[in-house]
Amino acid sequence: MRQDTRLSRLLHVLLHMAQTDAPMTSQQIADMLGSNAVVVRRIMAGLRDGGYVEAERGHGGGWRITRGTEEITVLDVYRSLGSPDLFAFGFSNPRPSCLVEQSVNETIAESIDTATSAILEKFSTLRLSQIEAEVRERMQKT
Amino acid sequence: MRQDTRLSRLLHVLLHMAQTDAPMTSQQIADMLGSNAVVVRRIMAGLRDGGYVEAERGHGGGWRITRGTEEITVLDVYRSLGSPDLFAFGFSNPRPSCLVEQSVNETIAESIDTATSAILEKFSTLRLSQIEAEVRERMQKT
DNA sequence: ACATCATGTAATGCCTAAAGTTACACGACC
DNA sequence: GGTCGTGTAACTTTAGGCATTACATGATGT
Repeated sequence: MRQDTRLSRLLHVLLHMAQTDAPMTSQQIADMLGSNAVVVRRIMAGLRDGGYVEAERGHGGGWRITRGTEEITVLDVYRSLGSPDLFAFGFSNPRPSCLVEQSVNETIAESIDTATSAILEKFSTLRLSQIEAEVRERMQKT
Repeated sequence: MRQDTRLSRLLHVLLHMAQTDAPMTSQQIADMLGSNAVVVRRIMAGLRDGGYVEAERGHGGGWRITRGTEEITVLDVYRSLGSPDLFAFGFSNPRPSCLVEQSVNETIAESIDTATSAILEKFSTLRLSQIEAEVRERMQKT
């Protein structure tokens, strides 16, 4: 399977929205991402429901970020996507009768749980403002 | 995408093979996994090439483990699958011109790299014998 | 009013990789 | 030589992200 790129796309979009007061249309965002306006609306829906962005219709409408970049963590964005699976691997049978398979499952589950906790912990400390700061550094190097 | 269950399946199979001297046929393994003999041969190919198992043809043939369970780590098994992607998420554009996207990519990549190192490190310390020991504990509880 | 612009959403098809299936070649043992 | 097993290639199925089309809804401008 291909990889899920929604998280990085949302972060990308949010940071651009934070750089301007004017609302951005789904089409503008789609052009930015090399994607499609409908896809944009789909992945933005969770952010809207979470109150991180607002969408206005009609002339001059579009998407606007409603919080400061220091108020939004990567975890917030991840959750607004519905907390999709982080890992590409797992076990097939969730409740096996075979004892061996049970142990294997537990071993795998432990590794996944530990890694998941670590990543989500990291996501919870990562704020959009930090990525913003890194962008500024990157601009100075140019 | 659905999840990749090959790693847990291989571990399951290897532990069963370690419990008997008689070779196991692909069909027997497939029945055990609720899968297909051809699929079994496919996922076992890497283990065979890595020298962890041997396959014999004809009457009385089948698969046999060629190493002790304390000599095989989960990392060995993972590698014999060709080290498939561990994570279900990533970024779409590997070399974006947009500075914001570059920073987002780096942020995501850092998280993935850190977590990957941690998991592979964990895999390298996990030996089949340890899972075996846990199976024995599980049997006593029954 | 009404045309235009924008979001909201359903429905459909595309793409990719694991998994399942079919078919057949090769080799070993009875 | 028949049977049992692995080794592979080729095709189908499946699931989810992604792209596209179509249409409804609402807000703005003339």
